[in-house]
Amino acid sequence: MKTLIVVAGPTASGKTAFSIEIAKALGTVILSADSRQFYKEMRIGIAAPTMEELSQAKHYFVHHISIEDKYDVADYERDAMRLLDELFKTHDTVIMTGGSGLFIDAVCHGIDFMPDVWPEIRGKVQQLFEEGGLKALQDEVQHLDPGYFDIVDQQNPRRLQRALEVCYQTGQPFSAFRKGIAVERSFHIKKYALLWDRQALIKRIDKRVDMMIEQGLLEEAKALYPKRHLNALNTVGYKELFAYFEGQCTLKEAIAQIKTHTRQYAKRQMTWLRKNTAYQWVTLDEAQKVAVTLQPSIPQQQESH
RNA sequence: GGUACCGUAGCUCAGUAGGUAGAGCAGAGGACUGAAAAUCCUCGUGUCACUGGUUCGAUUCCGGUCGGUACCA
Repeated sequence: MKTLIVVAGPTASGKTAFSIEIAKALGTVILSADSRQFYKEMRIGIAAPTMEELSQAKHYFVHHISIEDKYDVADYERDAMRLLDELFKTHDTVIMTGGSGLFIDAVCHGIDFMPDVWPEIRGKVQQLFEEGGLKALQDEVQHLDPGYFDIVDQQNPRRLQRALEVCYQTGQPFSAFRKGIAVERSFHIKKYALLWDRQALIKRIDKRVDMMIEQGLLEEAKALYPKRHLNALNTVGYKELFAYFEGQCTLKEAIAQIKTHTRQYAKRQMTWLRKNTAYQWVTLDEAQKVAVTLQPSIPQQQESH
């Protein structure tokens, strides 16, 4: 049976380098599951694999779309599953690595089908929020999908907006589409998460941010500044520099903010990974040892979902 | 040297017409099925600089000390 090896972990934990190492050892390829490395216009600020790293192992889903494109988890799941079907014809093992937990989960156990939402409908929901605030969204969801209203995070406009978009688009309650049933994949999945001591990870993050600045993050961000309203650019490392360009803070403050926000992002990633008990947490040293023993026929680990 | 203002949570500050205090940020924990590096939730006892005095009671009023800032010399 085929195996997908997932290498997850917080930002700056060394996923890229480690993945390349095992990809080389197993003679296989890497699927990126990083919602920002998808974009071809972004490099330095998202710590995308370098040219040299890309040349050491074949990577998929790195710089494959534009920040102008609409691309969501469902698109990613579809593309990744299609690709895995192909890859498993010639490979026993494939590696998936990245920090976007939702995207990894979509590939590992699927995501419910829901119809696409037209831009006009999204605009209409956005308008409702802008004019009526959170209250308007809450009232509308309570009215159109009371069952979902009971379980959503009612303070989170994003969740409410999403539900309304689907309601308006389909004329059915959002919850009618939320089956929440994990699909069985036809391949084994082995999940690893890179474990770091908090202080050590913070040091790595700070160092990496300083390096990004040295490598020209300012120039990259400056070039992207005109497109700052695109969602892809609502990203740590860019939004703080945009604020600096607009005179809202000094460069020094912007850099400090990038470090802080990156730490907070790492924390959120760990929260996400921790609740999924299928992950085996390993330090980089332990990961090296595990890599040596990896065989394509490792039995599947129990999923917690 | 003189005058004025300030000294309150890790940081920036608010406040108490005298009954021991609260926001933002940071930090910690968490949520999250199509914006996910996004979005959202929960968590605040700190010699209220120090020291005398007035008072039943002072972080709050008065004096002094120390530290900081500004202006005048």
